[in-house]
Amino acid sequence: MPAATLQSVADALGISPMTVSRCLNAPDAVAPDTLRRVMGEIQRQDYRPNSAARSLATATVPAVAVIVPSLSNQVFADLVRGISDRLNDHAPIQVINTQYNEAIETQALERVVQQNYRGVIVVSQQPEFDPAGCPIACVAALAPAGSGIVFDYADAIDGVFTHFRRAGAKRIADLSGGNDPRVDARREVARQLGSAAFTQEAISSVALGRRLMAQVLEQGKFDAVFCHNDDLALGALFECLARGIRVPDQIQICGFNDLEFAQHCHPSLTSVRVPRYEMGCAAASKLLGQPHDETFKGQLIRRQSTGNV
Amino acid sequence: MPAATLQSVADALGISPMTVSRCLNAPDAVAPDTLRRVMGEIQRQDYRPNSAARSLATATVPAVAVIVPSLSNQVFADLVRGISDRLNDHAPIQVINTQYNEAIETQALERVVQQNYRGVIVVSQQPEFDPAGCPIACVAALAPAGSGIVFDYADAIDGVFTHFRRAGAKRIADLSGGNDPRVDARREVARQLGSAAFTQEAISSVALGRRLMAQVLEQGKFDAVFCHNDDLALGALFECLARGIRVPDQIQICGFNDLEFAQHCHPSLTSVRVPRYEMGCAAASKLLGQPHDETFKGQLIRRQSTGNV
DNA sequence: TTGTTCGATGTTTGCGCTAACATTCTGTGA
DNA sequence: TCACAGAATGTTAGCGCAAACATCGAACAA
Repeated sequence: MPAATLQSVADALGISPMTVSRCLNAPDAVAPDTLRRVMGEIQRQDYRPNSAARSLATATVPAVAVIVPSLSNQVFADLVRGISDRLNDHAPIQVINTQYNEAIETQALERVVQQNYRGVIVVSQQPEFDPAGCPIACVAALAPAGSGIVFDYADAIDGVFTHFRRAGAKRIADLSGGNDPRVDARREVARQLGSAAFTQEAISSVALGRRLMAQVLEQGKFDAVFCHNDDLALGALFECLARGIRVPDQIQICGFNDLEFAQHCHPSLTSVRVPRYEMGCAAASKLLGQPHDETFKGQLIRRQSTGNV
Repeated sequence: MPAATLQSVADALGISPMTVSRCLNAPDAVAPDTLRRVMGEIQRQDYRPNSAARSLATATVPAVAVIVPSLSNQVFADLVRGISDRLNDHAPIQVINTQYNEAIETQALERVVQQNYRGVIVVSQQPEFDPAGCPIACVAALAPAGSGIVFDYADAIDGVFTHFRRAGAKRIADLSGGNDPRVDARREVARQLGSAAFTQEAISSVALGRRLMAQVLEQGKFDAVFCHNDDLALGALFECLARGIRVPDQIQICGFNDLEFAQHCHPSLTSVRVPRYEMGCAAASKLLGQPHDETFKGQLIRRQSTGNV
């Protein structure tokens, strides 16, 4: 048995396919009685709209595209969750993973805009163009305020360093991984605040955190370490544990993102909470018609690893 | 300027759209000279096939659907990565996240099959039906061998318990979270091997690991703890650190999945390595025409938390 | 009553592409 | 020379749906 179509539903009721189509897309324009009968027949035949045909006819894709650099990163997973929750029944979501590849990102963005998706959310810097007709929301750290859903990274780092210094730290190391331009910009912010950079081109991981922390400890002259994310911080913490270095007495550690494990480490890990979920919601809201940009701040969560309980 | 179409490309060269279509779908059937000219014009107009129209005409979706319960879980992220790498240029992937909801899973599966996707990979138990015409690959733990890409969970747990006992453990606790039927089956396996279950309906997390471990320690009579995943194990480990309980001297801990951080904990965490990436590759291979099912074994990685270095 | 309005439904057409078949044009063997 | 194979290309039709316009009839005001 071939799949049900508008035509087959219409035939069964002796009406025109257009009326059936209207029942789905503009139920208010159909007589209540007709609507009831059509809906019943739709159920009976288990009719499901053919999305390819609909897209072709309307030159539109009824989904919101979400372009992210990675999915195995909790940060992006949370963003997507926020978007998904906020969009809920308004639109299905299509997630596109660029694997941190700018070419893929550009291409995906062009494709999505050209195909008239209902909207796009790009987790990245503001792209060059403002595509007419396709609402776009960007989520970024370190972008000028007012250019999308922005996280105020500079303010967050500043808070961390102030906190370090207030607790007596003089020499601060800055641990990071990766070599994409976004990360470079962040490193630069930390450098200007007077930290010494320890970095490798490898992707951030617990292992990298251990390696970099080992370097820091061997130089022996630092009393605080800022890690660009919590994986690095966890590695740094374990490196200290393994060497018998007391945290925070001998050295303070602060992570970034406040992932789930941070509060359960021992000593618990100071970190910066980023409202990822909320930023996802905000991006989705922007598409849903409240086109206000927004700047989010981080919240420093003080825990044992920086001596504050 | 409207987007380029087969027609616009054909017009520019004074040929028929069908020839242009053939250049893309069956280049061998086109004269080399024509092919060159067409490809040139396609570039010039920046023509991109309209996938909705193609899907409508062929009653087919040229992608492989991947249905997973969650994306924020490293386990599934790795599976998807394996699938993605193996499929590479053969087919684009569409990831569908069911959020552990069986109804969503069933519905997604039906939709995908009905729309003639090039293939489906379901990370779940074997579904009831074997959809004619749509190649399907299942990835599951604890399914009968020969029913897809299967992980031999029972064998893996057995290895853990044998290892515990050989190291002198007598009383073993079994920590788990969640209440979905898959997890129940796993708990049952552990129970039959003589462990005492500690569980809560919450999702597995570091926090839950700490709570459950606290219960274990308060009972005071266990000398080994098996955790159904590494997040729980990390929580358990930190709970011991916080209470000054020595691992593995006073109690052994073993995790599951061998996530990145396991080897970098202090003490390092014994865990079971699951060939997630390889299982993803295998599932993709199955769709690519080598329809052999496969059973994968776990590998016990012995580390400090169970006293073996 | 008549003309007008408006709500409900029908008809036509085309979105961009490809399957299936038709046509044209070469070169080949007898 | 002619018939024929087969390669290259063209033509026709239709996938399922919705935009735009057309039609019909009922309700209403004058």
